[in-house]
Amino acid sequence: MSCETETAVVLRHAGQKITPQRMLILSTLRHAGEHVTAPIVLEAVRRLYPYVDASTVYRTLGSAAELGLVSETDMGAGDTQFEWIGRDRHHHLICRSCGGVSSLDNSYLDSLATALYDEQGFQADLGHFAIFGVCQNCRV
Amino acid sequence: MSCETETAVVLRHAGQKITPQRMLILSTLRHAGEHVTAPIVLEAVRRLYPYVDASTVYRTLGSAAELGLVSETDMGAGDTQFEWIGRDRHHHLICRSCGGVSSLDNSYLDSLATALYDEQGFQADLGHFAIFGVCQNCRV
DNA sequence: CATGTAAGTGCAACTAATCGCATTTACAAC
DNA sequence: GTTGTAAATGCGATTAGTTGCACTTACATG
Ligand SMILES: [Zn+2]
Ligand SMILES: [Zn+2]
Ligand SMILES: [Zn+2]
Ligand SMILES: [Zn+2]
Repeated sequence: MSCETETAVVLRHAGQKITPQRMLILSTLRHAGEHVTAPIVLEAVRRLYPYVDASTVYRTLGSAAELGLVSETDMGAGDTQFEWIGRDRHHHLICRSCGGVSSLDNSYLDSLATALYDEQGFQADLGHFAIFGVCQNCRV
Repeated sequence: MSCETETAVVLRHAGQKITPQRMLILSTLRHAGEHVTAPIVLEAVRRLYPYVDASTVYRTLGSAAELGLVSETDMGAGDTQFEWIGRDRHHHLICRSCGGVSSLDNSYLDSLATALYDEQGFQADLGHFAIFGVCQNCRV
């Protein structure tokens, strides 16, 4: 199954319509590297299909984030960063001193998810956190 | 020590200047309830001191967030929410189904902070997370 | 208290993001 | 295939947030 078909299955299963704009926006994000901004997605999409509106991009990315296909994270720069997620979750450690960004496996948050479920009855969706702090090199 | 004096001490200790704008902005946030937006802070500040610029509010809130005095969080509404934090940390559980927001004690994140420090050498600043998911009532 | 200077502010221009509404379109049902 | 309808899109207007730069001000130093 191609990745477009796979995405379409997820969308249809969530009761969303399969539109050319939506497929193009999500495909663009899927094949981009990590962490792109909405304006960059818009620009790429418009190269193939010029009359897509910015609001469509924001709405599509927002609803895909609710489905867990995509993450939507403030990484400390001015803009919100979007990233294709699919099934593999990860997070980031961001150093306030040197600005370095490293990835963190989702397993670090497993025990938190378990505690929230057991003690609060809350089924958490620990999508894609940006954890700020000071990295090993920058500590004195 | 009044809360203004206390804030001033923190600012000075961080090498920041004590300006009337900064004190007014932070005092406004401190005495607001939970979670206010930047435009609301701006409006309140301007009632007392009309010529404060929006960019000053954003810059002040942003730098106070880096000092840990203030949190800056996307709670799922359109706008970023700011909140006075000081020393007591907390987080929020937000239900994607009913929209309910509840508070979460910082102790839930203690073990994560410890693991990040011990295993990655990363001194995390687990300020004020918005954790999305489905609350107990909304689960089937 | 006068002076130097680095940080902070306001302004203006700009980009990012949201929202209401009229029109279009995917797709389910017949 | 035709039709009905709810969802999605585009557009325009508006709000939210950022940035560069000239000017101002807090405050350290003598
Ligand atoms: Zn990522
Ligand atoms: Zn670092
Ligand atoms: Zn809070
Ligand atoms: Zn709920």
